[in-house]
Amino acid sequence: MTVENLVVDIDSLDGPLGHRVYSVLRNGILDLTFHPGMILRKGALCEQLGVSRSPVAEALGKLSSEGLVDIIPQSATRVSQLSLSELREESFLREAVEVAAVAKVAADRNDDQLTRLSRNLRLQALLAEDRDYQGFFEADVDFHSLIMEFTGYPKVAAAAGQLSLQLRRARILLLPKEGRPEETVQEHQAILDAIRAQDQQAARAAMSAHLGQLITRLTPLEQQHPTYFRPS
Amino acid sequence: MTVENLVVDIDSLDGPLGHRVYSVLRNGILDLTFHPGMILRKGALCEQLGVSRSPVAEALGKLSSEGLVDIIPQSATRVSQLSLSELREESFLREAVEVAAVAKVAADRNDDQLTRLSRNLRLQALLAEDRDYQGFFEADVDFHSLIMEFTGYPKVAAAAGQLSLQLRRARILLLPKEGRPEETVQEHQAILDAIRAQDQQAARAAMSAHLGQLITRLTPLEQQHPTYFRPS
DNA sequence: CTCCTTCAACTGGCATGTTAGTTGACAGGT
DNA sequence: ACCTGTCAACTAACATGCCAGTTGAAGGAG
Repeated sequence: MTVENLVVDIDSLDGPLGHRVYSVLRNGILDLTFHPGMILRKGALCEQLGVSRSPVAEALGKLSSEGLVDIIPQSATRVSQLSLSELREESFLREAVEVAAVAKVAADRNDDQLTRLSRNLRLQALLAEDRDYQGFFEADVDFHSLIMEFTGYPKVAAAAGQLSLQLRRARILLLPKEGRPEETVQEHQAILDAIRAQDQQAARAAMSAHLGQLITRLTPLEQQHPTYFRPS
Repeated sequence: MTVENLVVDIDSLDGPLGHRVYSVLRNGILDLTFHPGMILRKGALCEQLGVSRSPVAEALGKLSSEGLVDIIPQSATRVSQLSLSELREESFLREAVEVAAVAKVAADRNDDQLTRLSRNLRLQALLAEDRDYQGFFEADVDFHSLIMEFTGYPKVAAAAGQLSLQLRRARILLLPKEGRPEETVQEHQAILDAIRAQDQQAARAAMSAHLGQLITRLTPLEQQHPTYFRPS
């Protein structure tokens, strides 16, 4: 395992050094370049990133408070492992926030918002047809972000993302065999229809049903990637 | 302004020094000992707490990522100010989570949980009668914490607290003139009744109505404490 | 009197030396 | 062969020195 590729990134960003290190590590953890359970050696990170221990320590501290790394006092720092119970909690929280968001958007939506959602949905259909799973994944994320953005509460999307960091890592694991983009598009379509009809109840129900799919598909992962999960 | 009183606290806690400093500062900010907008001088904090700059910097970094302090690079660190728009966002998020929680609890509740909620509610009635606003405030917080605890998701209560840190500070401002504990008790009673009846819709509605009260009572604060609010 | 320039003092950010605690392996005894 | 006590190497945590950017006040020009 090497992180030589990250050395390039480090000075292509701006802002305080500590924050750049934080971003690099965070991205690496979220896209599983640093896999769950991996031990992070401060000394090695300093050397490979070409910075001193202060910004690295600061970055690891923030990641720890986000739950992305576990710091064992005086001993070691490791990328936090996944756990089904934690994924279920995050799923619950994410559903709570997104259901509330879609209800508000259904009540307040304007034509421009409908247009942007509709455009994103057509893009999803195209990507699904082309079997471009990576692109589809991003369009999917965008769809949900758009809805939260349309609440008029700028921090809501960020908060929802913060609440479901583990979920985001777990989703990467089932990316290759996505396999059900068509169903996803239909579920998204149902959500958009409810928003267009300004039917709050239907919007809640559609979003809830859609998000409920994820946790069932996540359950088998614990067997498929046992080393990525916290021993229970 | 002095923080001499905190010097006693610092070694009465345990764990890493950085985390102790973090706790002390966090508590001070949340109970408005450090009022919104106040400038925090790293050097002064180090001297008064009797520690070096490393743990203080670490603590301020975490507080910054929580939004409790604003760090102006190369210049100053200040306790973050309140803003009505931010309070509205947090109110929205808090309502989303607590409404989802109460619906789940209404579905799953057992007798022991009903007993504990009922006991807390009787305590609230007593404290309201005695005009013990401080005690009532704590019982109120406990009531909501109990519901979130009963979801079976241990992190939900913590997440909800994390999402509404500004809200928590703002509530302190209207503590002295609480004035409506009786209405609050009745709203709590309605929530408990819905939980007992396992009526999810009623539970959602009761919780939503209850939490909706807060933001209207918060609105006048911007005039009453202009220095605590971000200039808009 | 007002505005601009300059400079000194202060701040946060970073690097690095030092300390204390944990861990795992090795050696010695059972 | 196995258990146990000891020790060496490693880690995170802390202290401190240094630097660069910001700010605000003082002084000079208009």
